[in-house]
Amino acid sequence: MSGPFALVDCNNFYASCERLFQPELRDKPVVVLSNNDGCVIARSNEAKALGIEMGVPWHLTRERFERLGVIVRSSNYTLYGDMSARVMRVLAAFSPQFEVYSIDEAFLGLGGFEDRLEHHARHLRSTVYQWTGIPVSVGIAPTKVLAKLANKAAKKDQASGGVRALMTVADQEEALSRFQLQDLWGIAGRLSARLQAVGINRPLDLRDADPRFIRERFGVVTERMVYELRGISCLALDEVVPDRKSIIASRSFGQPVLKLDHMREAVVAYVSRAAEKLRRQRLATAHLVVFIETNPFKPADPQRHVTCPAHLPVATSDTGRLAGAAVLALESIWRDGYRYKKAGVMLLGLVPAARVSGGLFDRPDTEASIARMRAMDMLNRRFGRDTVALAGGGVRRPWKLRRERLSNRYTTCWEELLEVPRPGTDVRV
DNA sequence: TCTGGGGTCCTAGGACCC
DNA sequence: TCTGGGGTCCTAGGACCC
Repeated sequence: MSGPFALVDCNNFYASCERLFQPELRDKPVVVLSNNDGCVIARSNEAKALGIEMGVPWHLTRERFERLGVIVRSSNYTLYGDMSARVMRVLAAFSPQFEVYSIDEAFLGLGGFEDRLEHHARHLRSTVYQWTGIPVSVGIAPTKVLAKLANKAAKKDQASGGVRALMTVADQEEALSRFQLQDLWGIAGRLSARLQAVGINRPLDLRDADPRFIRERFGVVTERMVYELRGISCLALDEVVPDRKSIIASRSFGQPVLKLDHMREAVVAYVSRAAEKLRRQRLATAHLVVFIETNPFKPADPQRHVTCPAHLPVATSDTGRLAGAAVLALESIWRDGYRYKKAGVMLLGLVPAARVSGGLFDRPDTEASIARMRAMDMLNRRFGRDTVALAGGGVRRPWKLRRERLSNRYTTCWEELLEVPRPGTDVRV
């Protein structure tokens, strides 16, 4: 984990992609909306200058946007994925140490370029723009956390020309003093509130805090932040792309879903999308979770938020088999009388498909896990879903569940199930 | 009626990221 | 009427086994 590192970040990535093929959008305020045109997920500089916030719901701001002459686009993820791949190919040529961090960001290891860091970065920047049309900013520093901050500084400061290096302690302190805690990579609202409660109000306070104290109170992740801010690298470049651990397909509905039939169709569609991703990555699974949710923005409506796991006897990437299991799971948790606003399917326990086709389980715990799930299914069938079998094969009664789960989002679900027990339910196992 | 300690697995939830 | 979708890591705690 030797620095220095560069963080290359595409400017306003989705908005920049939209502009590429519609030059008339140049120099205009442009925003890109999420699925269902729900809320703003990207803004051009001109749109930012108009004070348009990230994440604002479009239906609340539509009139204002029209008044301001803001150009609005629905999102086109295929285009963004394609442009991302092009940018990454160019970046990879600028360093042998290279990590794709997100759709629009990459870390580069710049060991060996110490004598010409900024020059190299400016060359990179102009090359990416020339070959792809996407403007990028580059932050350079001895650690990843500082490189992220350097990147922010490059974007904020017009005079930087899109490149900022924080290689000296003096430069680091100058930059750190200009930002807030929440501007640091890995620190958001909750953590910064807790840090401020113990007197750590600014990035420099965190850098100078006692690492042991931080570890005790805030965990190992925040402790690493302290070292990273001091220029001691704790976060290595992840050059090997690790295997996926889960795959999600989910959507919010434009209109609430009231009927099981409609929900079934939606769930099958999600499984189909998720299974496609699964096959593309040559993976398979025997374990999935279905979830359905009501609209949390309408607290006056009855709320329900339920998940249900489903297990197959062998890992597969076959849409039909996965969909069959998912639909059974859905039916077991379905209740009429709610306005469901969101649903989805999560595939877990992913294993390499090749080994599955040979009839082998990749994970030694898979068989035991399936045996437990079978027992749980049996219990659920016999006693209704009020009885829940947990890891290790134990069985708990719902009153216990209820007592333990006050204060989290599943409370409602379980309490409702308790209030309206199914006929024949017997929880005295 | 009282009643151990250590290890492991699993689930759920919190917090964060883009 | 209308508020994204897709991920990761860490931790706490229950339950099992020996």
